[in-house]
Amino acid sequence: MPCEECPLRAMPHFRAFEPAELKFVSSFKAGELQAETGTTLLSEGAHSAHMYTLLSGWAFRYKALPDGRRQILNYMLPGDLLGLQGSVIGEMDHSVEALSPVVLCVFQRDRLDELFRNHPGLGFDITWLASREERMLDDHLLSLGRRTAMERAAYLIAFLHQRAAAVGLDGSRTLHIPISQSHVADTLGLSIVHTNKTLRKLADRKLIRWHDRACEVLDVDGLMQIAEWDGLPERKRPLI
Amino acid sequence: MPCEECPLRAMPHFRAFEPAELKFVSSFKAGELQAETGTTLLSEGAHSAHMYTLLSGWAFRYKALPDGRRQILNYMLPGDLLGLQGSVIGEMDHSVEALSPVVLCVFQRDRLDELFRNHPGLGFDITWLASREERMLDDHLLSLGRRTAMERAAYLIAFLHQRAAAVGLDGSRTLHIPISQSHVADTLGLSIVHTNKTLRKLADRKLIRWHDRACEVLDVDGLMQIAEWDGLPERKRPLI
DNA sequence: CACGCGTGTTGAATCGCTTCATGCGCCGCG
DNA sequence: CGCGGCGCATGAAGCGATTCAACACGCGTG
Repeated sequence: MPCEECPLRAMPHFRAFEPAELKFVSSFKAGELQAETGTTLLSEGAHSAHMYTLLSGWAFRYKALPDGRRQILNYMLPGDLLGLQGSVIGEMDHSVEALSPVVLCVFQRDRLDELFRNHPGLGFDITWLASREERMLDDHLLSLGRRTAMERAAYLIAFLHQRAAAVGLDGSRTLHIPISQSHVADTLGLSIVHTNKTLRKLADRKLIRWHDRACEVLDVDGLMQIAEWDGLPERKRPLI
Repeated sequence: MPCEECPLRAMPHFRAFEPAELKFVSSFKAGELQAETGTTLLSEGAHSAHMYTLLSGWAFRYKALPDGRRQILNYMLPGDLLGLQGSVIGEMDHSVEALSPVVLCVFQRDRLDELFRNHPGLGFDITWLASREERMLDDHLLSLGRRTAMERAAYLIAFLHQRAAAVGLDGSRTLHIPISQSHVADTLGLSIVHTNKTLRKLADRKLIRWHDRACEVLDVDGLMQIAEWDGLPERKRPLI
């Protein structure tokens, strides 16, 4: 599918591109790739020749300690760039896994120079996206370091809700986030048992409902209030 | 001081610039700024017209919850960019404070476009630096989420040691990191009391020695071993 | 069809970390 | 000069999170 007809681009959440930029991005695109839930899309230590934009579905990136302890760093939703670190610095220092069936847009890393050279606006956009990621990580750090288990859980779900809503995933009925409780545990830095008990409390308060490998969000405002979180100031963002 | 004579630039840690790039950076520089320990260099919520490169000294950036709980996100050392987020996205979402007397190189944010337009290599460098920051935050998240108090403390000190060594701060004798134990507590997400007891254990094992507002690093390898941390793969990096 | 496996659930014991409290030395300042 | 504040130190009590141990359910598979 050509970029000009990309359904994401039509969404109000993404900023419009100059025709020349759009044309370049379209030529920059080397193909599409589909993957099932659970597929490892990028691996720590790899020198991938590609970077990707997530077209549909959910993914997450994570790191692990030598002894196996795993930490989920962030989640990716449609429009997000995957593997930029690998392209810019040379080697991935985290892995990426699909949380749902995904479709990816494939770019060749060796044409990144060309992008910066001929389309400075797009170069700036990539920096913008990197800064946005940094901002999310800042929020996550604040959460892990200074929030209680309950606040962390509330923050995480409100955060994922907001990001999903921004790309129209909260469609007809309430949003279902495709994660298991062990994903939540590995994101919040908690044990699975305690994560379970904490989510139970949120469910008892009718803020969420838990399904098999899915979290249904019932009351975002309630969650944001518990977490003392205002949400990301989501203005228009670029889409490469 | 003109960039051409910048003592940082002479260090092997930073990559050499093209003459044209260097000339631009020199013109990009709007002045220098000095500040004392404890000065707030940038504030959350501000729309600063500037961004900075740290020329000498130490600083840290942090976020706080409405009720006052504070989380230190990362530390800045000579060569690091401050306030890029504000320049790219428009508003700072964290604050920056000086840990020691600092000297800053001041840049005007409104000339950032020009940088991307006329010097794509520098634009790429800024993205590179943003990716490097992201990578450090990934490591911190792993630490906060999945390491014990002892491992976290060991990681933090080894991390700061490595970064300081990269810019030649481990000079003649052993390195002294200018932080207090409450900085450590706010970085590791621990209480001050428990931070104190943990640092005590590291000191008992002769890995560090604690002074007033300073940590002397005695055995980096021992610290890295405790943290199961391999260090950042520090190749040459750009300096804007 | 029985079995293993992933996912969610729950109780009980234990431990790591927090909170409360107190004390010391040092420094700047009214 | 005495006082308050900051940084470091330490003991004791309490709680929040982990670990251990089971169990239920659905699903794919040998």
